[in-house]
Amino acid sequence: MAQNRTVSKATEDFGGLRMTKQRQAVYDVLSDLGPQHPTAAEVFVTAKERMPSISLATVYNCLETLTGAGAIKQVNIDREASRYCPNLQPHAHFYCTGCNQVFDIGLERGADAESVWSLPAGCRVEEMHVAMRGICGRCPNCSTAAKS
Amino acid sequence: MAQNRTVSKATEDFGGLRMTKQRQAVYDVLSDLGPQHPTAAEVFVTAKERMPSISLATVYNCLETLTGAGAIKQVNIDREASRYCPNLQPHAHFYCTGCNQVFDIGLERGADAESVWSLPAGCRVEEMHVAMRGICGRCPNCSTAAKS
DNA sequence: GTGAATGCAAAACCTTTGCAACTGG
DNA sequence: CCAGTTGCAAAGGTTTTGCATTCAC
Repeated sequence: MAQNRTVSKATEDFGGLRMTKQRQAVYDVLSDLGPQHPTAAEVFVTAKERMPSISLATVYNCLETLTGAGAIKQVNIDREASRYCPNLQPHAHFYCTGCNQVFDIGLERGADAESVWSLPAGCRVEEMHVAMRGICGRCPNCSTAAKS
Repeated sequence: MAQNRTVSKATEDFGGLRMTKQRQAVYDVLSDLGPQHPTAAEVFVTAKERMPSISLATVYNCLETLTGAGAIKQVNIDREASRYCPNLQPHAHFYCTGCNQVFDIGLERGADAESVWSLPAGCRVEEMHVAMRGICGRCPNCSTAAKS
């Protein structure tokens, strides 16, 4: 995503948001690190390599603005530092306690995440966050743990 | 567990946990305030009314211990202060942005929250957290907002 | 040109920790 | 009795804020 740049990904338009160099840089970093679900601090490190003058406060600022504009998503797992994610499809997050990685989990074909919940009439859901913890079973660490 | 107790709720047994007055008090407060999903600070206020010597650190301590013992659940919504919940049934949380209240949402009869997600083979889910934001439509505030 | 965004440092917020005193089993 | 728990205050990590400077439109 954003990787297969047939054209350039530079200067995207996020609904009339003033596109500063910093916002663009933060968005680009997040596109590049996407699957890693970086924290603000991690985005800051990579952004600073590309734009040494950028500050941590600005990274927080940009991440908040981009989240508000719907360009990225904020991922909160327990009380750990927020992570950020450029994947806009509806998806859940799986946090592996074996390897400390976060994976995106898609919906089953045709499934609807809301419909399993018994929502009272009149109640309108605007946002839904689904997070799971467990063992991913992919890495050596985890494939051992998964056997038990 | 500990829920279907026809008799008094006093002095419950949480799997060999040393039951101090403070732990009991914190658990009792949470049972009483249950549906309000209080924060640690809110539990502290009520606990202090009943036991003036209790400290905030102890409330945090007890909440963590009780969570670890599976007697209560921690509820994290965005980056706000953690809330706590004595409902041990599988359920989601609905945070109403109109009235700032948190509601428990049960599963539809026979439904399974995990099965809508396309989990990779070998991956084992140990915990799942589902949170929604929106308008509950119950309070005056919200019933107006819900019409729009 | 001008309102909005940046960078810096300091503050805010929630939560955890160190340690001496205490207590439940 | 004594490991585990408490209460207090101080520290911790993450995020936000105030303000002068700079920038995108």
